[in-house]
Amino acid sequence: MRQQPEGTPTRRTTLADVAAAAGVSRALASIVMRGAEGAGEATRLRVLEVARELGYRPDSRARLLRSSRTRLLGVTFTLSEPFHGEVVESIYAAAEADGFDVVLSAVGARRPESRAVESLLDAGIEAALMIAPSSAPDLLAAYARQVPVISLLSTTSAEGVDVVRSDDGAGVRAAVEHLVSLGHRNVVHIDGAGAVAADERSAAYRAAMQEYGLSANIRVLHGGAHEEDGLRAAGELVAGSIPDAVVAFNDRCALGVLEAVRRAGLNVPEDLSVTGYDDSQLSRLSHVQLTSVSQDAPRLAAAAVACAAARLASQEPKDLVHQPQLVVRETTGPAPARV
Amino acid sequence: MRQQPEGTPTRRTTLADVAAAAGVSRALASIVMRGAEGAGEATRLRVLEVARELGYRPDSRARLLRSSRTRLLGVTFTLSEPFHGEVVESIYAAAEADGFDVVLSAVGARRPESRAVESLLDAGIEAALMIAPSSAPDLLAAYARQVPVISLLSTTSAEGVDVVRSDDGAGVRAAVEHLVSLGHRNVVHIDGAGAVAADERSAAYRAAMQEYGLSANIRVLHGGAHEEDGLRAAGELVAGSIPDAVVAFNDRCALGVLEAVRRAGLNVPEDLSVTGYDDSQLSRLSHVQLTSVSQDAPRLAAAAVACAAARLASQEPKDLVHQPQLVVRETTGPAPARV
DNA sequence: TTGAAAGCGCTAACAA
DNA sequence: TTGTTAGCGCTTTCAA
Repeated sequence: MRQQPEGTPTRRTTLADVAAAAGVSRALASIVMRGAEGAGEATRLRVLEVARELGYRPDSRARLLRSSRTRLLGVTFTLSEPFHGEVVESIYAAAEADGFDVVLSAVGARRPESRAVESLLDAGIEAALMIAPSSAPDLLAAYARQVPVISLLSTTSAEGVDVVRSDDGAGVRAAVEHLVSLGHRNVVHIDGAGAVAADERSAAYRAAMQEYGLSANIRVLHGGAHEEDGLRAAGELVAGSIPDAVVAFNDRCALGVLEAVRRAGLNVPEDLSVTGYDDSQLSRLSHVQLTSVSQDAPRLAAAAVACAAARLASQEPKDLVHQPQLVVRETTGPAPARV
Repeated sequence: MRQQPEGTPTRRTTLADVAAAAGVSRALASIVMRGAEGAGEATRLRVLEVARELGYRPDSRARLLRSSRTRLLGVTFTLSEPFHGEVVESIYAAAEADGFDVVLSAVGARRPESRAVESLLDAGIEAALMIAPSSAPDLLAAYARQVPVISLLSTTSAEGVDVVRSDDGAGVRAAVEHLVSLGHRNVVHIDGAGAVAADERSAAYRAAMQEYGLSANIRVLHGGAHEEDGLRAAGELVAGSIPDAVVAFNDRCALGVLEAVRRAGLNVPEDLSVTGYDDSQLSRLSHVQLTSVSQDAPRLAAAAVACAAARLASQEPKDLVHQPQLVVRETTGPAPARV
């Protein structure tokens, strides 16, 4: 038997073992282990010492099963989205600070969001943080009837679902404003084409252009959330008359745009400025240096965790909408002097 | 109370509810729910119907706690590594096919691998699949004493740990062979600089060069696993005498190399060929089209799950080492006619 | 401050 | 084929 090298059936040490070895009852040992009050200092130290010696680790299944306060936060995210990963990392940090544990459930090509959420519910989570949820509103509402549900990055909400997000309108406006202040007039938007938050960003683009008296120059191209989409859309764009600047739906899309521009023999930002959205790791790569709107993943994550905590304490959550910030890097510059 | 809209304390329906409603014992209901044998056809249908009506979902904590056969596979992976995500997706698919459930635990900047594994152990997994593990051998061995541990992508093993991987030596050799057959002689390797599998790949590069009588041209540069590393290393490279080709440690590193080459005003593959490693989504992007060595994530994942299954059945695992395959795209071409 | 007893929701022997 | 009986390891009253 490879699991029991010595042939001895080494059971995992349980709380009962610790209690016995320390000469106390299981209940008391339990109190000590979870740091609850009701144990004398001497006992507490002794139990802790014994637990350490025996290499005791509480069994999370049993603990979760018994207590209604599991302090467990469920998170759904998409494996193929790097930015989701950044948010998840931040959620770990924020949750730990608030004394929560985190359990992950991935959404992928072969794993629909419904399955991801349900497995979390079965695991005994107290609240669900869903990153860019794609489920139908009535499904989301059904989940929200079981635990508090917080939707991140997406504006699509539902009955009982809290939405923690950055103000996409303000973000896009900041990008347009930045470009206009650099002298650009022909600012094109390559949209998210049905992706989460796409409509809100397009609307903000239109509004901002109008605000700056550039209604006549409004032009929205059908893009998408990935490199390929940006490449395709920008490919068509540069085949015609070159605009001054492109506001891309997100960073990945912007990367595709950059490539298309490059292929057309144009220089960024001399011939054309480009902005992204997310301020993801991608945008920060030294060879990319993409001007991008930061959603500030750490702050968003902290707000989401705080929102969950508030709901669990039957309080009204706050700080649900955050102000994004434009991070200017090297893909935007003064407008070219065109004919 | 937002969770109980009607004020009725709606408990989650349990197996007992289903049993009562169907007029059978809990044990029998359990048999039906998990598809075990020992229930009459009529009862089975009735129980199933009642369960559906009541919206019953088994509580995974209770189920896990009770049964020793949890059919639960734990997976550790790094959030910031896109290729890990690809492997995880494939593990989901493979595990499902083999009747396993999967629980994820991420490694991140603020979450060491040790914590990731321990939380899995506490969750009651039957085996751990660790993607590119970085723990010390004695730690890995300690984990392996508790459950079968399978290490993916990495060759670093430990007592009792199975390693499922592709033959990196063969992969690098295939890349070098491909380049040599295209007429390249000055083939430089930008290594992984201490990353998982880096040493094996460098060694294979040296061996392959030697094999082709190119010992004199062996040149290994200090690189790394990310874009920045490739960019830096290749930046230094192109500042000197330009080689014929570069074998990069992995795809992300290769991307950095491509950028450096581009900046130097050189064309790929006309002036210089570049190969990556992983055949990740990145390499397949239409604007990248990177020639890369495929680790075949789906096959690797299937092998890892099969390995876990074998260990759990006290059988010897097989198919631990896979033959990688070179995927030729557009970053490699005939050697330039140089002076 | 401590301990006894009950039970979270489920599965697995066993007996009927 | 069905039901009974015992727990899995832990937390949580309640009494001592």
